[in-house]
Amino acid sequence: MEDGVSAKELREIIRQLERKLGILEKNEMGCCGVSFAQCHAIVEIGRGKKVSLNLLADSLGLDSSTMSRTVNNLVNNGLVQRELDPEDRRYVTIQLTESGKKVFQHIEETMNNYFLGVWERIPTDKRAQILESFQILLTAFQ
Amino acid sequence: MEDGVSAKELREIIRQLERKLGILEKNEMGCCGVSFAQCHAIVEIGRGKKVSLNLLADSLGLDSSTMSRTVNNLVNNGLVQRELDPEDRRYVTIQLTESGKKVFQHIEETMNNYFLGVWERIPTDKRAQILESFQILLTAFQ
DNA sequence: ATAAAATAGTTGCAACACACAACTACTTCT
DNA sequence: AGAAGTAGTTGTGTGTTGCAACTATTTTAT
Repeated sequence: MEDGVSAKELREIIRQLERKLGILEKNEMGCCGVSFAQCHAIVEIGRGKKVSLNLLADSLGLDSSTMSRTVNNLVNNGLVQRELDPEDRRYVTIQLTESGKKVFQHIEETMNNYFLGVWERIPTDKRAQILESFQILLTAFQ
Repeated sequence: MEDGVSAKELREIIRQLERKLGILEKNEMGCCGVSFAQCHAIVEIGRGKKVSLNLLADSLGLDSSTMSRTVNNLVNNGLVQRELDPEDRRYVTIQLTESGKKVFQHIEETMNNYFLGVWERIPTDKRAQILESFQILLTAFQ
């Protein structure tokens, strides 16, 4: 049962990573003045430029009602714009306002900086291996 | 700026992993009949056998007030026992009841099984590398 | 063409998760 | 003995979430 032991090791190490990431996100949050869920939504909207509500909900794994409210808060904060799609008026198109874009860029920058720091703390000869390992693991999660 | 590109790659891949893990946890939850926070607490209590509230709160990165309430719910569900420490009566010792232990074992089993499955889907010659990579990354997060 | 089914989104509801601040009850330090 | 410190609980407010019921619109089937 050697495999069982190693699998537990894998579980444990992922658990530790999860915790670190949790702390990271918690710290991240304070900075941009938006809540956790809002922060995620902004990143997702910013990347897609223009998205519908359900697409957004799917990509974040949330119920569309939850998404609707989160977007609503973002609209109230002036970070996001919601418009009816003239093609099919059931849809709304969601996109960042100017101040939304600023927040988005700020998040992106901070995150990229943070990861650059992490990257630089990884020994040079191990870097490629780490990226490869994550790829493999991702597919193993299927 | 090659490093910047790779660091972004790292960020992206971790993001993807986070999402997978999130989905995993969500599925996990339903099974044991306890909430997300409760599930985490049970695992932590089960591992430590006997812990104080603040220790528990620290290990999960939560405020002690939050922890107090979560434990309270677990006590109400009959999964956890709370006793005054006779040595120092400021402390409470928290431990699993018999049914709590059952839930704990069930969670452990399910998780270990899941990770065994993941482990087996990793090519044999890549396994050691993956564990090593995670270790390195963990320290790089510092 | 029109009624029925499907789809996108919103709102009412109820529960959970969480932190800060103020509190009680103990213990330790001086 | 009194002051300071520590463990835990409770009050309060915010944010997150999903389900179910609803409206508005478009597509499909008769």
